[in-house]
Amino acid sequence: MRGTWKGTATASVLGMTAAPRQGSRIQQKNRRVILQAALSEFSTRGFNGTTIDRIAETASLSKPNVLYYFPSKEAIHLQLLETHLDLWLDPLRALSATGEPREQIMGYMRRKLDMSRNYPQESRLFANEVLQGAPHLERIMAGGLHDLVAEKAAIIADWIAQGRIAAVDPHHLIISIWALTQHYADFEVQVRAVLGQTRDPFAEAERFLDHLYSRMLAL
Amino acid sequence: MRGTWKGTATASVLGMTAAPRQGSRIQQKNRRVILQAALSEFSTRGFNGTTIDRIAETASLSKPNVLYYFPSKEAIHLQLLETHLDLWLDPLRALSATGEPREQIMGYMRRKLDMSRNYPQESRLFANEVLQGAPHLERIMAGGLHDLVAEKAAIIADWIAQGRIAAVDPHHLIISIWALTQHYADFEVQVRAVLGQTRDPFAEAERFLDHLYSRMLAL
DNA sequence: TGAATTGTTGACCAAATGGTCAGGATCAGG
DNA sequence: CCTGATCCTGACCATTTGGTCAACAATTCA
Repeated sequence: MRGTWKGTATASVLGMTAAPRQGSRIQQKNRRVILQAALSEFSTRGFNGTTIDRIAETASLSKPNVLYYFPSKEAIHLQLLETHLDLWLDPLRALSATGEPREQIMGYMRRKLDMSRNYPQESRLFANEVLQGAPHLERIMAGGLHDLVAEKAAIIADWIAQGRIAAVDPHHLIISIWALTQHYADFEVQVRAVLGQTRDPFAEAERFLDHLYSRMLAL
Repeated sequence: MRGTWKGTATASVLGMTAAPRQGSRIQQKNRRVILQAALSEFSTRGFNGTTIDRIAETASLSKPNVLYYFPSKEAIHLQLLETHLDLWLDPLRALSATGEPREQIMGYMRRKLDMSRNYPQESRLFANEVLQGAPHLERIMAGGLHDLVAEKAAIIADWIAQGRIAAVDPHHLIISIWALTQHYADFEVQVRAVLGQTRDPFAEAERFLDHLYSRMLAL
């Protein structure tokens, strides 16, 4: 009984088809509620700042009940990282070699900005993780991420070679999109403190980044 | 005895002249060693992930001895934030209304990038803090930071009004410099994973960002 | 309906951790 | 070299926290 589905926790590692959410109605609901509560906690307090008690309270469950569905705090954390990793990388995957280069790159930027706007908790979850040396993501990052970025960087390099966009380092171009878009989610309190309460950071960011990348990529 | 210099911990809050490092030789040395060790720990493990025991070990002191020099873990953390806040804001303070606009802005960007290169631990210390809602920096940020940025943004707005640089939102321009430069320190593991082991992130970043801001600010 | 499976929890435990304290070591100045 | 102030530490304490377990409740299904 204990740890029965420990296996499924590591099922949908990357592009794998998510295991068919097995389990009873009640099981599905509680697992979902726990993950939702845990995401909220982990994203604002980090792994070490989060207690199972708080997750349980936020999820309106008892602590032992939380541990009935997940074998450990770390398992919940890992599950969250794995579940959202695809969501996190999809915008880049969608960058296609066919299609207008500037449209593709600016589209990627906009998708990433939308992610920051609509999923700030997920962004902070990863930010916390990477900030502390990515203890859990190391394997995934060293493998999949590097290759994915290399693949897309090659596409951009082609565009440059064909004289379709300005010559910039493709890797740093991608990194700059991460930095500029995720910053608005990860450091939202700072951004809001600087902009004041009446301004809309994301709406303004979109215009600003549009301008920025238009300028940078223009020939 | 206990907590004798608790007062000095909040002495150099912002632009104040640092209190004349009072204390015996041995006192100065141990305080410095403790802060150095604590910075190393806090920056990579965050506040909650850091234990006084580890700080003590890293500093080659006993735990009670650490608590002899600082009243609590939080006091060490606060002291670090306060001590480095000026260092953190100085690059922006140096942005001057007199002087060539593009030089000033690009100079600011380069100073920030140098900070990320030379003081990555300090960068991560603040990143951890801001990521989690800046529980300690709130007062300082809401006050000093907002005003400082507003002041510099006004300078940039003037330059734009005078047609000396391209029209971009000054606040977001400053935020973009934070995002792009700090990203290389805060998410260094990710950047290195993506770029591979043989490349030099900061050297490349400098050229990339030079290009980026040259392009964006050009008329 | 009743047995088997699944879901839930109060009570508990061991380890980690922030912090205290009394007393001993060390050092500076007279 | 004596004394008071400074410096240091082993032992200890209370709380927090991740995790366990036996037993009880609910649900499913034959």
